[in-house]
Amino acid sequence: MVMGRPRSFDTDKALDEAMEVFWRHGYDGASIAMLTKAMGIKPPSLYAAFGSKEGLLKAALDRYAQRRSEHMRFVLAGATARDVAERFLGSIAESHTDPANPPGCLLVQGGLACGAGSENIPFELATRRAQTETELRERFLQAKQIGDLPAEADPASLARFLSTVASGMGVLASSGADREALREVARVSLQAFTGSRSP
Amino acid sequence: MVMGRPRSFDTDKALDEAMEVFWRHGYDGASIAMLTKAMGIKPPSLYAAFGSKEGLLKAALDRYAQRRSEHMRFVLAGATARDVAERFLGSIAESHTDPANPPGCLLVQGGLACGAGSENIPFELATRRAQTETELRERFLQAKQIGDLPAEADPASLARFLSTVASGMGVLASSGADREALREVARVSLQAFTGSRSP
DNA sequence: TGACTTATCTACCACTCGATACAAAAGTTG
DNA sequence: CAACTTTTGTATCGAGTGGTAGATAAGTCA
Repeated sequence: MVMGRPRSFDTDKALDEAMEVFWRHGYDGASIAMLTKAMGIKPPSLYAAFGSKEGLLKAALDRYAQRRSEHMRFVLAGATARDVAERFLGSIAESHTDPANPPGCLLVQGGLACGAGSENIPFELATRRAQTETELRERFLQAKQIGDLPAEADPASLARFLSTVASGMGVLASSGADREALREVARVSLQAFTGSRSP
Repeated sequence: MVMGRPRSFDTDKALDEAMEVFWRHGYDGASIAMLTKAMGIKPPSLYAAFGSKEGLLKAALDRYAQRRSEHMRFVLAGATARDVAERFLGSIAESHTDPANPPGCLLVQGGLACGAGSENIPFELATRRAQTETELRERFLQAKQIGDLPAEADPASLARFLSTVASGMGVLASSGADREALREVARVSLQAFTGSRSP
């Protein structure tokens, strides 16, 4: 079999650049011109590799999920439900204010509302946000069965609460809030788990 | 003085339609064609009345703030800090799932990230979101002085927490969550105030 | 080397974007 | 009525949109 001319750019490297553009400008706000410039390639190369603008976003989202899955492995390894919650919100506070990335969360910044022809983008992002909530819910369900969470606790509610706070922290970070501000939000949020007031 | 030809459309009515378009599609996703069609006017009328697309958004945001100010008056009139928090999150759960409007919050949906030429839109929305947080903070400061909140409580943190949860609820609602889901998030969030676990 | 396959580049497609020039229309004021 | 002022609709502006056709370059395999 013949191989043909090899690709002259690093797909993952290009995806990282595209991810940053989507992150900073949203799906609608990211033009092909911006993306190709950041990726260091021309439009035909982009379309040959990713099919369409939407295909490029999905590839970038896959890469984003891959990154975050490492964090989530650490989060879900917390000893108790309270530990898991603390690790989760802590990692969100860190990652959403990581100077190596645009502020906030790609799954929120990417586009909650889009224009004509991009109607399925918000759904795509929502589906991926829901993934994290599911992981937390299953972890809390397990904690409840073990007895780590009281019988009256609702794993689904707790997971949705944490996921919602994480989205809110994404919005907060996108407007320039610093890491300490997000940490404070995390601290207050954790009182829903501890049942004690802040010191 | 001469009056000239009178405007043939109702400005507030047109603003309500424009608000809905911005709400549903975001600033970048809302085209002039979509806006003028929804408003029932032609581009020259839009530009004569509002100056620019950004001017139209600001006018719509003013009208949005006007609507919400009534809710906030009720919220801030709560007897205790806990009452205020409960009223706040409750009103958010209602308004963000009001079938009369697009789901979520205009100040979040409107645009967290925008394209070239719209860089100041996210800042504009963030400024208006911060307004609500300030109102809550001042109300909690007052509660602390009265002794309604303990001396160790941090009004700024509590206000930021509630504001963040509200933004998160906006994201949640935008992805199709129903009113009951938002109410549950509110219920869990309130435990940060009560210091008791959920039943 | 030369056939074959794939990637890349230049140039461009039809279309939509936000915004406007211009003239006709509709009202007030003398 | 006529003079004046502002709004309205048509028609369009230049720039930018996502996406692609066709030629050329760069590699592998015989």
